[in-house]
Amino acid sequence: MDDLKNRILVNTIKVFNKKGLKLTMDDVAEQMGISKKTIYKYFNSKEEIFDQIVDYIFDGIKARENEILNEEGLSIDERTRKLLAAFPESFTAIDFAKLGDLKDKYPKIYKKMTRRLESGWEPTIELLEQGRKEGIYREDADLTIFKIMMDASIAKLFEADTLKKTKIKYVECLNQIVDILLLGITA
Amino acid sequence: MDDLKNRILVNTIKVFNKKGLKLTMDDVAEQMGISKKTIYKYFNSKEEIFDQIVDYIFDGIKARENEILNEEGLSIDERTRKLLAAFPESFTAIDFAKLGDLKDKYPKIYKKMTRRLESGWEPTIELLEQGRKEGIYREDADLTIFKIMMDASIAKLFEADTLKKTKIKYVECLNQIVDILLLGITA
DNA sequence: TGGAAACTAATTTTGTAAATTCAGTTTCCT
DNA sequence: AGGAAACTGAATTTACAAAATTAGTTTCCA
Repeated sequence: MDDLKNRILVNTIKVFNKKGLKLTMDDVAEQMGISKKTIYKYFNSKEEIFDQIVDYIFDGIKARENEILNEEGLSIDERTRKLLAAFPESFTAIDFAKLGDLKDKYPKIYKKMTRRLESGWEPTIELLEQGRKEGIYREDADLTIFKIMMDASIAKLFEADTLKKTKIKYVECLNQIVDILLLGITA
Repeated sequence: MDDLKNRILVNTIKVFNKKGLKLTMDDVAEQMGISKKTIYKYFNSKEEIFDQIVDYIFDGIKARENEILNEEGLSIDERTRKLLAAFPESFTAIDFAKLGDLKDKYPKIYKKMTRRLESGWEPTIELLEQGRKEGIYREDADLTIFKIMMDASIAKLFEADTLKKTKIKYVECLNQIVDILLLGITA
């Protein structure tokens, strides 16, 4: 069964959220109640697992994006709103803040991640630009700035202590952020 | 002349922006063309200099804030806009990103800084709340979220590479950010 | 009074050898 | 086929002493 491969990915994410990058393959094996031997039947190395975790996560986001892009009967604004929320929602499953640690030990994987992080914005930017042409969004609001603000706000939201201070739930915060930003560029 | 004391503060900031926290007192003395002896006539320790730098910067911000608060003939929205921009403008003089390094070596000073960073928001929040009562700003936009977004966006803007990517000048970015955020909570 | 330079005690950095941990493999067993 | 456990070489962490740096003081001199 090849779904064991997926189970390994999912469980590695689980352990990663607890122990961060310093998780060991023994940790993962123990968590799953299988032996390392089995893990190494499906993966050639620890690095390969992390590499595929990145794909696993971003493929999921991509799929969700396409779902939204193909959903019928949505106004541009509704579609943009959903698209903007889709991405951070996917990151509730993995400890986003800890992912930055990849930079030192696995620079290749980190680079892949930032690349996908970047390209993930393309459909949204496209939609925003379409919205501008149709007069929904202001022409004089810079979309790069918009992107910086969205990125920064979400990253801040992921920081351990930020959410605790607000007493608001994560998804609620997310909606507020998207609200403010979209209204902020509305014509 | 007591303005030598101020010159020492200003020049220490200059050296700090170049060399970061690892600046030496010899660096500062050399930069000013005076001897360490003179520096230690005005300050008891290096730590005391950093301590007073924090006060120096934040007193400046406070003064600018009061200026804006006492300025006549401004609408609430204009006043808020100016107030929101005042703070980050003051930080063009010092390398804000490097200030975080204080945390490890001078936790007391770092704490003072975060405290003043926090209390610096009070007049703005007050103004925003007044704006809500007068129906200028939406009641359903959470001001904590607003603050998180402003903080995060500015911090991101200070990051070394962010500005380079945009090709827009710092002050221009700042205005865009304030624009989007304020319009985003406008009723 | 204040600069230049030397001085000291404390701190920080550097080098490195020993100890530990861990990725990946192998053996043995069911 | 796959679990339990032992194994190995490489990498990482720890410990600590030697070396270098630097805060703050002192001396001498203009």
